[in-house]
Amino acid sequence: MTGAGRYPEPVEEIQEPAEAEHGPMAEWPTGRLLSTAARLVEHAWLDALDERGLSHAGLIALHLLGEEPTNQTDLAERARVENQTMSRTLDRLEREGYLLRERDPRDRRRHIVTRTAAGSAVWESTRSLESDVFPALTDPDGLRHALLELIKAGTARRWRP
Amino acid sequence: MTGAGRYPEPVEEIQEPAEAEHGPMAEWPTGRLLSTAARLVEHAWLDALDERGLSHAGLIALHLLGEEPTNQTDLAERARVENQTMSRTLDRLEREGYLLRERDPRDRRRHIVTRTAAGSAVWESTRSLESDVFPALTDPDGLRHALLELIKAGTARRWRP
DNA sequence: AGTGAATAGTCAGCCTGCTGAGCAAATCAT
DNA sequence: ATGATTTGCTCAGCAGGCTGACTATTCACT
Repeated sequence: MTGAGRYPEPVEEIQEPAEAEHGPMAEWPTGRLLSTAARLVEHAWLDALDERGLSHAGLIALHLLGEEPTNQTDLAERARVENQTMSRTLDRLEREGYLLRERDPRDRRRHIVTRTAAGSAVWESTRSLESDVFPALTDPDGLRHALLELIKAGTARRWRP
Repeated sequence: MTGAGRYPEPVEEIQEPAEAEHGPMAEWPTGRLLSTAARLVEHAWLDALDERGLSHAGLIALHLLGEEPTNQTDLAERARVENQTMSRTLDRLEREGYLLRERDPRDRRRHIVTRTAAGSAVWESTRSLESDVFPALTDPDGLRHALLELIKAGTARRWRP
């Protein structure tokens, strides 16, 4: 019975119990599971987004930008990425016409980032995607809570005040 | 060009209003939280690993390799990455002296990958790190269960048999 | 003032994901 | 047996993380 198939069955719905059903991954350290799950979920996002000329990173930036123009370092901090990374993400969004960058006249080191109408439109158009993209879980709120705990711990480690 | 900046509505509405403790992230979609948490946890791993000349990806490969030599495609499948990605990860591990690749005489398309003594040693030396690196949570098993559900769903989507 | 430190962004370069292409070996079909 | 397909792996090139190094401003302090 154990022989051939490494994984249980073609999966149409997801509510199986039993860790044994999950194959050898059930013994992976949690950090491994976390990275792997994140990557797989991102694939689903990318599939849904790339016809819109957006990436997951770009979507996060548009989300954080919201209605209120801000500068890049602020966006980077809120996204928990380095500002070099945010800078390049914004390059691409700008190239796609989803935002504008202009120097802040009050502090000429800063770039003020503003969503264009196209940027707001594409962001709105993704609002409904979450439910298509993210699998149904038995305890979604428990997951969210655990992730927030992890982010809090990781942020404290990395951006120690 | 602003074309009457009409912005539909405030963005903040996802069923749960609680979680005020965690700041604005409490309203992020779960996929965003997942990627962010994964990245932050990986930083912690990297800090612990790079003095050993290992990366997180390399560690996963050594883990999956175990005592039993296999070929690259098998490793890639078990890690849920493309084989091009695994190929490069193995390049680096080979360069560091943690594994060997030799052609399989029975099927000369394949490369048989074997952990060296150094590879086994470094892998053993990381076994104790998990607890240092991964933050304590209120419900670690709940998290693991949710991640396994996600991986199962994502795998079914992507590597549908 | 003027010097020196801190801040905002960029550039370069590395790693790890991905896709698309391409080669060589093995397997399948005719 | 030959040709076509599949399989295993690599190369090239992009995105998105990171670090380190550099410029240009601004701030802070004597």
